[in-house]
Amino acid sequence: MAEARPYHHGDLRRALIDAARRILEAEGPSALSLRAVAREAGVSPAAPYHHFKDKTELLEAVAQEGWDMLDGVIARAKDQAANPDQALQEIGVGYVCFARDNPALYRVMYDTARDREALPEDMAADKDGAYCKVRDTMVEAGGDPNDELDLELATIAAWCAAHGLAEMAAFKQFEHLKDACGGEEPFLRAIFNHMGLGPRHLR
Amino acid sequence: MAEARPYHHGDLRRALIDAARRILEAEGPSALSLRAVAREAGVSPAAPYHHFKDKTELLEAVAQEGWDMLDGVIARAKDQAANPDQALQEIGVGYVCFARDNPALYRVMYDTARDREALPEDMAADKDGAYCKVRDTMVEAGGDPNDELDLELATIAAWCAAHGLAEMAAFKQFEHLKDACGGEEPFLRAIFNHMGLGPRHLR
DNA sequence: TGTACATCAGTGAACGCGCGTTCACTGATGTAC
DNA sequence: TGTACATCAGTGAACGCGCGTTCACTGATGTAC
Repeated sequence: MAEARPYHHGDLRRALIDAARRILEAEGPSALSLRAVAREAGVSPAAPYHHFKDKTELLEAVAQEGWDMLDGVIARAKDQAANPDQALQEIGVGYVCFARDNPALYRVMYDTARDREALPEDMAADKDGAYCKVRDTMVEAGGDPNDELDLELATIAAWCAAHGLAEMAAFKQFEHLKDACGGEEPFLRAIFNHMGLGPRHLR
Repeated sequence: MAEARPYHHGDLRRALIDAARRILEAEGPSALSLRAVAREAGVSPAAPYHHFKDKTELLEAVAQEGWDMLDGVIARAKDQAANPDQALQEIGVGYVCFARDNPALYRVMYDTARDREALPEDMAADKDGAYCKVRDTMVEAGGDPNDELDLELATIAAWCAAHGLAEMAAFKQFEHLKDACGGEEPFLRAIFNHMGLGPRHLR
């Protein structure tokens, strides 16, 4: 499990992030204290301070890992889609499923982002990042590559749509609708269709 | 300020909820402890227990007040719109502006909902509530009143869209886009247009 | 190869803090006669 | 109208708790000679 760094103990930094994720998914964000992470990793409460300046820095590392995972999910969704319109919907479904499968991590990702009032490291600048993948897909689906403003707006609209759905999908209220649609994924697709994301999309 | 109940002291229940809202908007959700609320209201830490079973019950009362305010915002937005398509967009803009103006309250509303895994008291059942207002507007805008499933999905899609945008609009990253659109409201309208909510909407 | 030393990851005890909640109480209000 | 009593909203001290962080320390690793 540990990587290359056999310093003193194994790779405690890695172990701490893993421990944080375990706590997060088992007990939720409110249980994520520095002390709990140290306990879960089997070290003293002071040990984490050799790897992270403070609690915030640990949380940010955890969140960053979440964003990296989400990048991967979106890249795979895009690659597997048959055409650009479908890709937009597949990305959306992948996004929501990521949030469903990692609800506490997803929450920490946006919580730390909100504390900084900015999404991680200028998403638009990371050419391989999820944001750019969505924007590229918008162009492929017929968006005007020269109308940069419109392109940004369309990308943000899609992102907001997926985020809103990701947060809502957790509510029990919608269970009967999921059943009526024939499962969760068909439900998600139906909602995305209503938002103009899917086969025969474009504005 | 106090209402009819001149019991022992004034209307402490009311005063506690007001105090909670003041703390919320001044210092954010993380500062909202029972003790802080009592302090802000000028009573001892034990006093709130005569009006709320525990901290959760106070939070739920605060959240409920938020939902009531949001109901009002949406009702007004709908009433003032010239036609149903425009109403959908006005409701969306009103929703996002409510979240922008009451960010911490908005957060508490969804946090307490998430803890129960359900939005407040079956929104769909409250005929005067915001959810039904949106669904009615969907019908007025040309939705098929007999296709109940589709109607629910369209309403949820709109709700998710607004929620997603409400959460995103807080990020600094989008400031330059707001400027490019000529202000925050035009920016919101542009996004809603991309989501199919606005003049010439319908599915 | 062996010894002296610097480095630094991890320890464990302690700090001060604010929290939610409980408890026996006090004292003003409202009610019965 | 006056007195005795029940009610109950508010007090203030105390409980036990887990938190983030600091501190002087220890002891294994890696490096210089």
